[in-house]
Amino acid sequence: MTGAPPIERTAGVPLFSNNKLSVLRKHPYFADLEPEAFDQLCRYAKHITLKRGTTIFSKGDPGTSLIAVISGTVKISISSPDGRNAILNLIEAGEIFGEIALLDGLSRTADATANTNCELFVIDRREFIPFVRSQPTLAMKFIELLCARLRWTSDQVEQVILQDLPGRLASALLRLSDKHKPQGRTISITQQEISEMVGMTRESINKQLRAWATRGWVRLEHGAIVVLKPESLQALVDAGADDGE
Amino acid sequence: MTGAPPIERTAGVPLFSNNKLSVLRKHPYFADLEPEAFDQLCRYAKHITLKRGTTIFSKGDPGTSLIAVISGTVKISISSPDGRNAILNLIEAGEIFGEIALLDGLSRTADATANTNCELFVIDRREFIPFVRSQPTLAMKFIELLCARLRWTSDQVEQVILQDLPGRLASALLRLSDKHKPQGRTISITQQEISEMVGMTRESINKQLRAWATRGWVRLEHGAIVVLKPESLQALVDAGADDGE
DNA sequence: CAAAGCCTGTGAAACCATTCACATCGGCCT
DNA sequence: AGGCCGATGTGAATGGTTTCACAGGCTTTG
Repeated sequence: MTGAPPIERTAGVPLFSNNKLSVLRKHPYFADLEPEAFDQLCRYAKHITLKRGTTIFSKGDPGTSLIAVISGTVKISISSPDGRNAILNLIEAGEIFGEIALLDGLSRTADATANTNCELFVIDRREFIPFVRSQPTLAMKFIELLCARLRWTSDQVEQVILQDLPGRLASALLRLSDKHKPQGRTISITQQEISEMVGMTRESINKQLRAWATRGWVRLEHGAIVVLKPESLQALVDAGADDGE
Repeated sequence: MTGAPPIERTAGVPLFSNNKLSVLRKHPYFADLEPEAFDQLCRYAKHITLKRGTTIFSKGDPGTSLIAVISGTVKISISSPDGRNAILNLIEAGEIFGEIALLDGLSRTADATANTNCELFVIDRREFIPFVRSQPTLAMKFIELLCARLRWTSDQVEQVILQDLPGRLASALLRLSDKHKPQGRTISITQQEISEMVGMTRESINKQLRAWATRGWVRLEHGAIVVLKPESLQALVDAGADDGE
């Protein structure tokens, strides 16, 4: 079932157009869309490639497009005037983003930047909205997508407000390892990035991870974290504020 | 334009069914729905009344219904095993809630309780989903609703991660006074409730509010807060971490 | 109208995460 | 290989929040 070729993180693999589409086609959001509807959707799309670090859009911009990731990773983040910044989500190959501003026509709610070199499909609002109206199935798909996003975001609020550092970090690791399940339990992410996802400093994160590493709950690699005992982390989250001692 | 009769907080006013419907009818989500579609929607609804404090549903419950508030206020919250709890939203007359579990068929993402005595309309999923599919306009309305919720929730994440106590409190006050705009700048809420919305202790909130009160930015009443200088609060939020001194 | 109960107000001590200041390690580029 | 830069690892001091312990105040209820 997991026969899809692995997409490399630095995504330099040249693919033919059909293969590109297949990345999207396999994703749940589009999988059970009628073939002709999917083709029509693709006809609207522009294909672009970006270097790591490029800004895709910024918070406050008028949002006029939906973007699908063909390869690479896109970082959705926000930043405060005093320099702190927070990662809200990491979008990977096969996923889409920018749907909020696309659907309600208002401004972007966050910044999007290429976290690695990326290939993207961009679909314009003007062509897309009438299309959604004519395709009830697609509208329902977007409703599901929005619901999933809301669950993700609500979860984030819940963790940030209710849990202390260990709890937040544990649940972030669990959510990430869940998302990367096919790749095993190795999460490719820097401690800096995790700290920005969880809203705490890199140093604090490092100390907690190290404490867990000596207990054998995780293994730390360069630019990656391997979750060895998800049950222990889960227990910590369920138990509420407590560092699992 | 604001000719709607004010709904009392403790909502004991008996209303005829037509008036009840008009509360919903006037709300943006239903305002430009065709009359017959709206009537059909109402035919599915069950009318119930609840005493303050009653649980409407709990996190994890199977979610099989959409709920509209006719009068009163409903609290959407979550709680951690160690007793802390967080208020995600307060739903007021004319608004609806419970739409996530309704639309995706999964479990409730939070608890809902009657924050005051309430009158509610409950619409069951079994009857509702086919109805949405047949009404593209309604589907688009729900997409807008979900987008609005996402913006609200993302905003919350942003505030909680990026801002310190004064910043968070200021932006919470601004968001609330925005929502209550027609009632002037008086926000009917206890300090306990606000503290649970921003995720800090009541004591800390009280001290900050008091500091602002002596500066003339807000006025504190029993069970309410009046925002006197929204510009000052806004400036504080924009400036980033700083207590506005 | 008096008691009970929630809401507000406030200070002192304890605690946890941040800040700051380095040291080390690994990769990547030339 | 050498050098550079980003990622990791750690300790001490600082500071903001929580915790805890009360005291009034306003409202509701019997």
